[in-house]
Amino acid sequence: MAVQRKGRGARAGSKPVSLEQIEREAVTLFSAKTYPVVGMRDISDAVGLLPGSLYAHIANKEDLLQRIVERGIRNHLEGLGPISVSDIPAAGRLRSVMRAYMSILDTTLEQTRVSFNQWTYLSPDNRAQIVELRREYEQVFARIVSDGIASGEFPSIRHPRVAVLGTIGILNSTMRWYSPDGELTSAEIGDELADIALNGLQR
Amino acid sequence: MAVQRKGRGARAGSKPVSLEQIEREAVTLFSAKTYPVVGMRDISDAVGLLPGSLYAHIANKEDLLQRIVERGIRNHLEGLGPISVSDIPAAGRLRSVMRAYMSILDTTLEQTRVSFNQWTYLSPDNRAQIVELRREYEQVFARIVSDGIASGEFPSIRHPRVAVLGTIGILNSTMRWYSPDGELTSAEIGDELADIALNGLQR
DNA sequence: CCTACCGATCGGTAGG
DNA sequence: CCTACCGATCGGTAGG
Repeated sequence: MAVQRKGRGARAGSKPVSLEQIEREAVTLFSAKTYPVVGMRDISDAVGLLPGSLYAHIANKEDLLQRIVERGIRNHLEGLGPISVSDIPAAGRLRSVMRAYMSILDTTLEQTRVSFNQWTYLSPDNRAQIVELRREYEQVFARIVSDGIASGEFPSIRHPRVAVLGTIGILNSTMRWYSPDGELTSAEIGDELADIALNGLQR
Repeated sequence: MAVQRKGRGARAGSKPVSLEQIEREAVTLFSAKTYPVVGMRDISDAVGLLPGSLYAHIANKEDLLQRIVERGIRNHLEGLGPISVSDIPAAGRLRSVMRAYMSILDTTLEQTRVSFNQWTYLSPDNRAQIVELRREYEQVFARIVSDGIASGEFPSIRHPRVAVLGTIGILNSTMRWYSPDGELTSAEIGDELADIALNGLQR
């Protein structure tokens, strides 16, 4: 008896759990409830293990967050980085980067939410690595903006850093309300936001 | 002996603590560390009480968050609402609202951070009240955008809701990096962001 | 507003 | 990967 007790543990016959599975469930839970509110027992339940068994796969809870955040930022960095250094005019690069952002968001919504919002829960050592990645990420946009200023494409910018952070900010704000099965596609949203950023509401 | 023990409690001679003081310290702590990570002992330490004594002033931890979030949103609502229904053209109203937002942010930075980001920790009943306030807040921007579309001032908007959420998003993103004693004033940032939103980077 | 305390839950571990 | 368990900390309360 007590063969199954509430779905906890008791994984008779099922294949061994992989680290990737644990990370996937953790992403979902962190995204929905935030890192400090998610217990190791929530994760082990979702994966079908007993709490202590998680430690056969990971070092500790924070290690799990670190992996998730790092991969999440790298996804965006690898998607946007190449575009930002391409040969076309800055305005075109910005539009392309904004579209690409929305496309990546579409396929990695939960991980993006965790990666961009919850790195603050990391302890100093781990956080330092993430801060460096975030710097690189900001550079993607900073390069386009400064190129556009130099080429005369963006003549109205008085404070480049505000333009950079504003552009990143308007993109990041979408992860609060975007849904892959909402009324608008990520491409439509990306284009609309690019229009606003480049031409403004008054056109 | 044990007259003071680490500053906890032992408030010999000091005036009684007020609810407002508790809320102020809680805002600072929630803003810096997030609601679930802040313990009642952190708050009682900051205020100079013993943990249990807090319950002479508040019903429970969540009640404290609820008060803070509600007041924080109302601050913005009362500041922006009147502007949004004024008589001037939509473009001018948008600029004015964006400036006002930055000005309110300047004086209520920590509370804004808590109010706009941490209402998600409220239980369903409390959260429902906040969601209603957030709806009103979104309406402030939705009205300006739809007026501007109707008047022909904002001819390029294909998806009004994206324009509304994008505008709110670019403003809210500033609370992640704005500092009252940074290089740029809130007025400078507000103007720069209004220029981008209205005219775009390409002007 | 303090004293003294409580049940629940947390992340994590030893030993197999 | 489970069994069995641990110390620490959490929000909150009774009684004054």
